[in-house]
Amino acid sequence: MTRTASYHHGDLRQEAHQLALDTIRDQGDTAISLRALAKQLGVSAPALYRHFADRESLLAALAVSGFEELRERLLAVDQRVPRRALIDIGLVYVGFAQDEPNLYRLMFGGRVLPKGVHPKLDEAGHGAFKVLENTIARAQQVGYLKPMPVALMTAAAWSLVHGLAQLSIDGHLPGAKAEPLMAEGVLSLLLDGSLSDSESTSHKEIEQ
Amino acid sequence: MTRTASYHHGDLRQEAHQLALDTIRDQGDTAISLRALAKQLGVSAPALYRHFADRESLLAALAVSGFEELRERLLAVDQRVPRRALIDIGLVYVGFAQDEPNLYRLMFGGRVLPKGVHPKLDEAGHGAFKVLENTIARAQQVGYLKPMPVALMTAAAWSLVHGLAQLSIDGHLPGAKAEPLMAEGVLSLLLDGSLSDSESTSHKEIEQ
DNA sequence: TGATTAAGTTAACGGTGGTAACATTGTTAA
DNA sequence: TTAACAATGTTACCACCGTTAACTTAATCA
Repeated sequence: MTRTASYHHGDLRQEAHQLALDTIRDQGDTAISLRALAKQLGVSAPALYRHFADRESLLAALAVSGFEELRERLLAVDQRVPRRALIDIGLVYVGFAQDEPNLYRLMFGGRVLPKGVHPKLDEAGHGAFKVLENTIARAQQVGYLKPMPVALMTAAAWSLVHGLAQLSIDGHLPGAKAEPLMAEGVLSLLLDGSLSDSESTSHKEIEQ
Repeated sequence: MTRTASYHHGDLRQEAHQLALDTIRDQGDTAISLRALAKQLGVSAPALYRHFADRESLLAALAVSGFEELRERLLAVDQRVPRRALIDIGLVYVGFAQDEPNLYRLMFGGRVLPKGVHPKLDEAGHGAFKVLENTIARAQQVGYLKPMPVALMTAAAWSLVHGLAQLSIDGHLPGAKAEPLMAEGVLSLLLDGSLSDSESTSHKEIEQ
């Protein structure tokens, strides 16, 4: 902490990480330049290369931070009542994206994560994903959800919240004001279905 | 077509657009540089600025092309049977993303479309969206879907297919081989719901 | 203490988006 | 027909970027 204004910086890696995180938060990833970061940190640009292989690795590290925070938020959801747990975890997910749109875009923009390039990133992403999956598995175990492959329901749930998140932060959902309500309604649809009563009465899976 | 090798190029705007489209298709938007494009077109870089205000405007024009093709594909879906129309339009949507992952990412990466910057882009996006909305409205009119705000169901459907598309092209859906089946199953869940029979028998919307 | 290593430095390369000032061509009106 | 004008090219340049190479300083450890 006590910057001695000497040759060695002391904690460059973490300070760069933090500054980059702040920058990305309110300006997006395109605004991040290693040279600019270095200047703000009072250090030469190549110094950063001692701590990050390249620009993309830095961005990947930031994305990891994002996934970690997302995971923590998801873990904080009350799991006692299956329906509320499922709805709430969706709302928390979308809420994270709305709170940190630029970070969220970095995490899922497909710009950093061709999967396999940065193992730590894959791991962090999987960690967040796992929380969602566990919630679903639990709901199914107590008989709240239909018997079906967990992977199927997880894919559906993740797709829905991810799509909702992305469309929301890009301003593509009309009711900007009523969005929390909208989100809850959308999530409910995945649980309750959207067919009219006359179509869904009893089990009419085979209709041909 | 007959390049006269003269000072004026003749059709630079369209040729640049096409070349950029091809480039983005198999290399992604980061691979697009105005200078490189100009070189390939046998023209100086600033010449392109006669036809595109800046790099972002070019990308926006490409995204417009993407939305137009997406719209055409969606329009080709058979609308006669509500359930199949709804499922198929979802499959076509996801199929487009899988066929053109880089173009899709450009269209929805949030990189070009802060909405309002490029009106033509907003318009093209809305055009594609409208097809989905119409399909849903029609299904509801014939009594296939629950009575509810069309905007709600549209948001749900769009979120679901968009999320599915994005997760699919980023390789986040496990069963890469069984993905068409997976997609159909996921889409069905939004229609039929995911609650177990004991939870969904009759109308138990109020459970407290 | 002296050698090794970690973590900085300056200098430089090639590439980028973008602007300014100028040149050429096609078009249009006197 | 030609003179003016607008459209569409050109070269020269700017500031910035990511990145590497070669060198310097400081900390660590045998």
